[in-house]
Amino acid sequence: MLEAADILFAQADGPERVTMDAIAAACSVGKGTLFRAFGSRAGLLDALWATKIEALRASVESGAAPFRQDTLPQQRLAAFLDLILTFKLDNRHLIRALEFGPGILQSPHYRWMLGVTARFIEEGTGSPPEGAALYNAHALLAALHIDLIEDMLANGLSLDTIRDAQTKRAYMAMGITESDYKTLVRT
Amino acid sequence: MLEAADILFAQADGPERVTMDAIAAACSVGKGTLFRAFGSRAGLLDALWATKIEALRASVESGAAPFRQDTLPQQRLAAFLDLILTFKLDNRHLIRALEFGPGILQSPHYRWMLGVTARFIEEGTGSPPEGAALYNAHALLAALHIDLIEDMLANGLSLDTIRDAQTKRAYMAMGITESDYKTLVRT
DNA sequence: TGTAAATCTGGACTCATGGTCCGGAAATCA
DNA sequence: TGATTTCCGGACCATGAGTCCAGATTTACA
Repeated sequence: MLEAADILFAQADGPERVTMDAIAAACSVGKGTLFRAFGSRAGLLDALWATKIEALRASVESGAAPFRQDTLPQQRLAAFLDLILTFKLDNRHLIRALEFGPGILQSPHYRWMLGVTARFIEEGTGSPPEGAALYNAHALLAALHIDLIEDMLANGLSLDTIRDAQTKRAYMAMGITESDYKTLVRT
Repeated sequence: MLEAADILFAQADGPERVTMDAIAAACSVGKGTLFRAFGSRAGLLDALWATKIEALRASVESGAAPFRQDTLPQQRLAAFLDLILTFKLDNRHLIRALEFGPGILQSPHYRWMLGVTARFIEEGTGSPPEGAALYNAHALLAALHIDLIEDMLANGLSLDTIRDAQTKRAYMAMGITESDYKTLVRT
């Protein structure tokens, strides 16, 4: 059921174009069933998001690959943001539908991202001034709005440019200086 | 006409609640007239935005007060972001309506903010790597999403904390180090 | 296995809202 | 005053989220 919705979102040229009727039809199921299963459009989007993000979440929380405890928090944060960027681009229509609607900020998934980001920042800066880690986490994630990313891509910024700038910002948010940054990136 | 709409937005508890019918009724005018004047809901919001932002724009472009040419670009940027923050909070419902809809990024007003921000950054960093100024400008503005700001306020961050963190971020985006920042802020 | 009760299902229906359209009012002109 | 043009209001339309109920299906039990 979610699969059908997923396919529709992937194929549609805009998330508004994917109506609940269309999803119901694609599952060969009545609209009532759809609503009974997910409560609302937002509920369905959320459920879809949950299945999509599960792998990302698992990989981060496994503590493997770039998220090992002995990796610098700066590098873990950079890797995390990069992963989110890729994830959003891979699911751009779904993400756009989510980010257009109200209340994403309250969603557990966003809250999770926020928590992970803030924790990395705290870890990397010792004990930052009250609230600074949270603010910086919010700010870093805000720069990942799919609309923003696509606008930048459409206006000539390459994905690599965005990636690099984002990574640099992540380091800066953790008080790394320009010169230290350059040596770090080289590793 | 815009005035009536403005009042409605200010009073309403959410921008979705302000319908075109309501606005038309408040102006004691037919819906047709409303649509003839503004083309669409987005057009009306845009027009309203334009009148609201005019003062801000004038003050920035006048080059007076904190925007004098002999002020550090860093400080001008910080002042600019602060002004936007205040502006958004003063017109939160209108801004929310705008930021919910698609295409704000394409709006001339946003484009103007983006341009001003990017110019300050370029000025303050010499010639940053290709695209970095634009990215950083986008990123700084993204942290000003009204939803984000209100969420932070609702979650215990004080306006001052946000202000300070934002100012610091602005400086950081221009390659100012932590220690230089501390001396600068004191002035 | 037959039947009654409980549960589930599909899609017709309601409702809200942005946007269109046309009959007639007002203004302009002769 | 009468003809012509312009403009206006609000009835009307289209769309899409969410509701609801008649009937199908499953379960419960004798």
